[in-house]
Amino acid sequence: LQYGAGVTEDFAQAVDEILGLLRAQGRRVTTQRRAILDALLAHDHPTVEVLSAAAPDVEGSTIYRFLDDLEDLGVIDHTHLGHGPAVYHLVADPHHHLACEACGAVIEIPAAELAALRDRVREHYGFVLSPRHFALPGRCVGCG
Amino acid sequence: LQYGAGVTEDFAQAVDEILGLLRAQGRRVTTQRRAILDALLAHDHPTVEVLSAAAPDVEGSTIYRFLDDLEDLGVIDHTHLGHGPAVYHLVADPHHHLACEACGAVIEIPAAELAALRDRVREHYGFVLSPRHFALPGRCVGCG
DNA sequence: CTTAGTGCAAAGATTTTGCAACACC
DNA sequence: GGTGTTGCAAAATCTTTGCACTAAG
Repeated sequence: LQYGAGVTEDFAQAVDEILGLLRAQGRRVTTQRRAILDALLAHDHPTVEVLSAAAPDVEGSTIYRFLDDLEDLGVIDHTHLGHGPAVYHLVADPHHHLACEACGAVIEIPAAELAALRDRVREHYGFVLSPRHFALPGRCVGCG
Repeated sequence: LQYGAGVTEDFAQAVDEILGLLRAQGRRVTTQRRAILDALLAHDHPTVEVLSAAAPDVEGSTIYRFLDDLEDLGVIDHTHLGHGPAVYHLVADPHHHLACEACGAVIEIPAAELAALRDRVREHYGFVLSPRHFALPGRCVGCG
């Protein structure tokens, strides 16, 4: 699976690919799930609130449940940027998040930036980092 | 301020030091605050729940409020280890946390381990990391 | 005796769950 | 039509807040 390669990628293809995954598992494709997927692919780091606004006819718990399903399928991940709600994004094109504690800005950095730390922590502590689950907090250039 | 230098440090001195800070600001020293401080210094990465159990006569919101005060004073920090409640610790002897997503184990690593990443992120993205606020999630050696 | 701090109760924010009704396959 | 899914309402979890009362200085 490779999504998000281009900036204005054709979402329809990615949606179909994910829907195909669902069908392959005997899961069902519903109006709500299409709407959630559309919203998910149309936004950058959507929260459930954003998805809910983008798919107003879908009840909140349905969104949470489907997002959980997508995580189980390995299609998406969620990340905690700060004290607020989690944000969701596609698993492909792995990256980390710098989250400004002052203005809320989110800066994406390539996964490679944490490679050295990951190797070191694995060697020294036997600990396998999966650091995408939490953002790295701090202050962006504008907030000093 | 330097606390936690030794493993079985005499807490009373640290408590008195912090109480002195409070008094110096015209703040008040109460039975509840003493109990919270004692609990805070006696535990490793206490949550509010742990502090509450250790200081059963202190109401929960009082604990939250006092912890906020201590953060404002720069005496403590809180860190989110995962999906659960925040944990609190003294600011001195800075360290980061590896939090096992499987078993909940918390491994402390020296702040120096993130120095290279911190420098790189500052240079390349103008972003000043304060990564103590969130733990680095992953899998500990036992949980593979 | 003045004002900071406390307890209580209630609300806020985010997420989860139970269950009857619904709709995809 | 059977079973996976949804909506609704309620609850769970963690934290914050309003307010009258208490107690530290």
